[in-house]
Amino acid sequence: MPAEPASLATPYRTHTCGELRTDGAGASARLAGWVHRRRDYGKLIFIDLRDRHGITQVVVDAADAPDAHDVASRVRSEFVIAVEGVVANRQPGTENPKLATGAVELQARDVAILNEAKTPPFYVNDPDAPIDESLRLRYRYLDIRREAMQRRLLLRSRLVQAIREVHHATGFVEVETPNLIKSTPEGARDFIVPSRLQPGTVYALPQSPQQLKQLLMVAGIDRYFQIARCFRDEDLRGDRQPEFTQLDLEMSFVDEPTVMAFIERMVIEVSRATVPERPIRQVPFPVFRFEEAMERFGSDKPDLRFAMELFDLAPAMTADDGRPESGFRVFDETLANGGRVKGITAPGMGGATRRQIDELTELSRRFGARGLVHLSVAEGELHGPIAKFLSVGTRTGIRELAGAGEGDLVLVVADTGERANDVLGRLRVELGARLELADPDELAYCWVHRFPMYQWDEEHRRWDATHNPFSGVVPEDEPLLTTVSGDLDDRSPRDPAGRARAMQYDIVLNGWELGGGSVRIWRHDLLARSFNLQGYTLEQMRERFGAMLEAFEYGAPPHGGIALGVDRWAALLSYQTNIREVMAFPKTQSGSDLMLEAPSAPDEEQFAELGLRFVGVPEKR
RNA sequence: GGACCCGUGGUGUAGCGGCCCAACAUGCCAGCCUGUCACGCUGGAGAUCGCCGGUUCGAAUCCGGUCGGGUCCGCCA
Repeated sequence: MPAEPASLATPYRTHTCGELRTDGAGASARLAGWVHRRRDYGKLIFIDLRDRHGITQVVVDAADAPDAHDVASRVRSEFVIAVEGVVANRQPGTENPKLATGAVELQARDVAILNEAKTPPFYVNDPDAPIDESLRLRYRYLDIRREAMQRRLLLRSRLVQAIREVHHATGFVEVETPNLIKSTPEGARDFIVPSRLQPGTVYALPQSPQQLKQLLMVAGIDRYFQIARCFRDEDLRGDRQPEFTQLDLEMSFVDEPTVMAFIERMVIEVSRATVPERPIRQVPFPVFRFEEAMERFGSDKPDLRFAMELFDLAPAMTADDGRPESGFRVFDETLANGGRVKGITAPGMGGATRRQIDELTELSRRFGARGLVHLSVAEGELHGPIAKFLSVGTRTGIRELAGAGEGDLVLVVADTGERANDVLGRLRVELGARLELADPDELAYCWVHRFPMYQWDEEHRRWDATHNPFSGVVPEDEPLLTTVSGDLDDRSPRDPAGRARAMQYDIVLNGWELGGGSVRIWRHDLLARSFNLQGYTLEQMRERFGAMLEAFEYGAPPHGGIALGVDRWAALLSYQTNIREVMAFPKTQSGSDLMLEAPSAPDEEQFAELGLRFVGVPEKR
């Protein structure tokens, strides 16, 4: 990363507050910044002067500079002041090793108050003080003055800079795409912007530049990227905001391994440039098929910083003739009905209290399990409420399959395969956190790919794209893009299409989905077939993807790409799990901007001009 | 759409039927102090306990509603 510009001097300052060192001793200097703290000894006043570059101690001595001392005694926290003086080495024994500038101080000759400040509503100068988040959001400009926010926004700036550098160095073209576009079918609700020039019509804000970047591929921009703002009108979470930032990229003439290889190299370079001190757990990144990830980790975004894999207990419960014979009816019936009995081992949790077990059981219920069986290993035997029902063979088998040793706790879920994996996967995350199994510094990237192409939507009797409606199909599965009857409008859950796998890949970091992409359907005929399976009629296809379908008739190159969540990436690189911590001005869970007080009631004139009026709104604020 | 948690001087917390016209820390204001760096010492101001209603002889405290914030499920890539 290049160093900061050599000089940030301005008419108000010769140096920043993080710059002065002993080699400058004896020289005059002028600093400007905010009053971080003031220590008043009557005839002697210390002021810690702060800007985003650091803190420098200013000394104002009434004997040397009576006028400056007079001004300094009126100064308060967060006042903006300028100080002119002499850089001096501190007296031996009074250096402050906590400050980068701690060996020197500025002996003031002149102090000027540039602007006074009200007493702030919370501590700007205490990095550890807990503050209610709504207060921080309301006074975000003060919150951002605080060290932690400065650090995170700086990291984010470095991240975006590194992203741009890698792409520019690799032949990518940065292209901006419009924010006023047409609704695209990506599952989420659109934000709508009414048109004044064409009353009665609306634009949609992009959920992502998906279609536009594919059109850029048709346009011959063979490597495109953009740091793009995206909008989705869905309920918020710690990792979801209504507007967020994606690194969006697309490449032409590529197959799946080629795009993944580029992205992987880019991600590694960007990570190393942004947080060189954090180790990347494994390079090249591990690659899991979707099925495998679900089977082993119960998640399509596994946290690989710790193992604790799921295991299948059926082998310990099956007789030679294939019939289940664990001795515990719930297990046997589940297996007999085609379900799965799977488990996870929590190392060292064998001594868990009743209360802890109850909590885990309650969690499992919330995750959708009917129950949770727990077995602890003590003195070489399995213990637990249902241990007595289990046959000797099953008990031995469980211990082996679970890899459970003395003092471990084995948690078992019997359910459909899908649900058992899901519940255990969530338990794995929960246990990993409770047992602090993950190294917080480590960056564990991995790939998950080969997702099923479609999911059956019983209500609409159609095949929904699991990820992106433009994802391509794995070449050998191409013949599966059809229905039982061969008529694409006569769809059923038994269609071959249900078995088709997509050339879709997600990149995962520490248990979070960082991004997802695919090699696209670039052939016109396949695209039409896929849309058809997704239940779009010809008219709907023309209405919604007219430009794209048409463009694909003019020579679309094979292409693929990805979109990465920049907010999530910046958050994880900053040890945060809440993207609000890396956004300058985020919104609350109910979508409010507490600082600007948005959203707000519309201006009647604006509404009239657009031919709009609220109907059936409960009550205006 | 649903479940749960939180709301008390500027800030962070304590108090959870009467001991509370509310306690502690910090901040704020005033005074003193020439080597501090979370300076120290002395004194002072500052809260109708988010809001509305109910229960009760009595409510910060219990109940209902409402508003705001958060976590999670649904939703969302």
